[in-house]
Amino acid sequence: MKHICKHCGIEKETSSILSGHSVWCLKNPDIEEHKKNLSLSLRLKTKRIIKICERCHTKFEIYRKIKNEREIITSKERKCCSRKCANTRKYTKEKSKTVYEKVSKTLLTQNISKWTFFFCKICGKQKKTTISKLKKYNKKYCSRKCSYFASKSNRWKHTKESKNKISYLVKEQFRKGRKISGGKTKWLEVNTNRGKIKVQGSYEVRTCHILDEMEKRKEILFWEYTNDRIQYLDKNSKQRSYLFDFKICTVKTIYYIETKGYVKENDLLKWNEAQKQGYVLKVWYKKDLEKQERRLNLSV
DNA sequence: CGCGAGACAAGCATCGACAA
DNA sequence: TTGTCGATGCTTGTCTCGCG
Repeated sequence: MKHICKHCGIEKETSSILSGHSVWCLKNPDIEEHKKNLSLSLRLKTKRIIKICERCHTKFEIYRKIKNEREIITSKERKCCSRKCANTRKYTKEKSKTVYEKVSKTLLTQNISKWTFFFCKICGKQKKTTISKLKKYNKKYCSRKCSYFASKSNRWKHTKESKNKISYLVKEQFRKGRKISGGKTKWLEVNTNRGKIKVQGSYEVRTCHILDEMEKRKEILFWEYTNDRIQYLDKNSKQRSYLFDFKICTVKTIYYIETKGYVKENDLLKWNEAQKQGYVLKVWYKKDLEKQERRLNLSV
């Protein structure tokens, strides 16, 4: 006996296979109704469970199957509320490394065309990269250094705005107490009453010795290589910082000493501004240093 | 001039997100 | 697990500043 489907006409081996087919036959006019009834009956055999997402800790629901009045918990049951959470990986450095190594190894052994090579246009060195990165960056150079050499002729320059920005920031740093470094004059280390300090040039070293001796003789209370500073306008009316050299405290007063080999136009502007602001400033030239050294019997 | 430090440009590694 | 893309931040190296 032949077992032929009444909806599509296809022949099946047995009557049970035919009955199974005809229920799900795409040409069966009752298939949608059947699907509806089936899902309803399946829902009756599941239990609504509220779970907490492993990643974001928010609540989400699943339907767990019931068999013989027991809940079936499979290893594939959802742990996360969404695909987004499920794909959020928080790898440690070690884990990232092992994943990366594994992927690289697989790709290389499978010879997948993701990887490619290009030659640096400057040093000619061959470098491995991915096709996507080659497309994305239009890679021509193997390193930042080679890229720089390539762009040397067309090198980037600071704009007027960026220059002003740097100028403003550097001035602010000096105004707020940034220390001086570098300079034409050599930095020298000198032993003083309060330990080793660094000063600029031999004039300042000599001033340290003089002030130490004055302190020993109690002519002054103490002195320091100061970080005190004032703001002044230079010859172009630009605001600048002026940093004093030495600060001296006596019983009666506080004053500053500036050592100078020669005077420049801006120096006069600084000193005038210091006096205007009420600071007592003494300038020691070479002859003043020699005079103090003779007076205090200091050998140079 | 020499220094320290921020601005800036561009390459690159890494990671999240997504899909299969 | 494998593959890809885009965003982001780090790195590298130079430019530029103001100070004495």
